[in-house]
Amino acid sequence: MDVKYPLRKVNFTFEVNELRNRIKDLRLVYDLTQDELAEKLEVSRQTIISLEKGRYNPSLILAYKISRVFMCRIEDVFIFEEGNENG
Amino acid sequence: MDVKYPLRKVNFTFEVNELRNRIKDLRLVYDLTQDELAEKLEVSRQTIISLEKGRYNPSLILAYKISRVFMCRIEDVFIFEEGNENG
DNA sequence: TACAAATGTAAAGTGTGCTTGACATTCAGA
DNA sequence: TCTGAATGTCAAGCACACTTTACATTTGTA
Repeated sequence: MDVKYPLRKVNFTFEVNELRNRIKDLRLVYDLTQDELAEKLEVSRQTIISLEKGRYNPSLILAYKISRVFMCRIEDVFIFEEGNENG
Repeated sequence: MDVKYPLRKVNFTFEVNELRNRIKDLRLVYDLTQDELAEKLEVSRQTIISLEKGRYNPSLILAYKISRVFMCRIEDVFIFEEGNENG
């Protein structure tokens, strides 16, 4: 990336209050079982269950791999419920 | 999401061999110090240093917050070097 | 009914993302 | 020079993403 001029500073901070996802829906669209999806992603079936239940904030690489299996972007799979300090 | 018909199964698995990012460049474009960026993201300065040096695979929420500070998408900040089993 | 496949829960263990604190190095400006 | 801001290293510790195993529940179907 070629940096010419600094832009003015952004004066926001961002909070992500909740992370939801469409993994279960997408998995059904693609006709995959939890086991099959786990195998494609090279994670355990427990990980799929926990993700589908929204139990945790996955690593970026795992999120990316999920989005690739479903042939879309990360933001199409994961929904970030957001608030910021200024509103 | 309204699931009507399952699509045919994808028969790929995905490997992410390397994760690079443009955080340092973007930080300079926005004229932020590591300290300032850390404060916006509510992480430590060490975390920024380690991220810029590519030392780890951040959580999805942190990756998302970074992309929002820089007003772009996750895939604009992070570069996934990819290979898959089928070639 | 009975069986198998798919989904789910529980619980203990491991690896790593991220923190904290202390200190070193670089570099621009007075 | 000297000083302070910015960047960097190192190391110990904690929280949680992810694994593994074992077993329970649901659901479709012969």
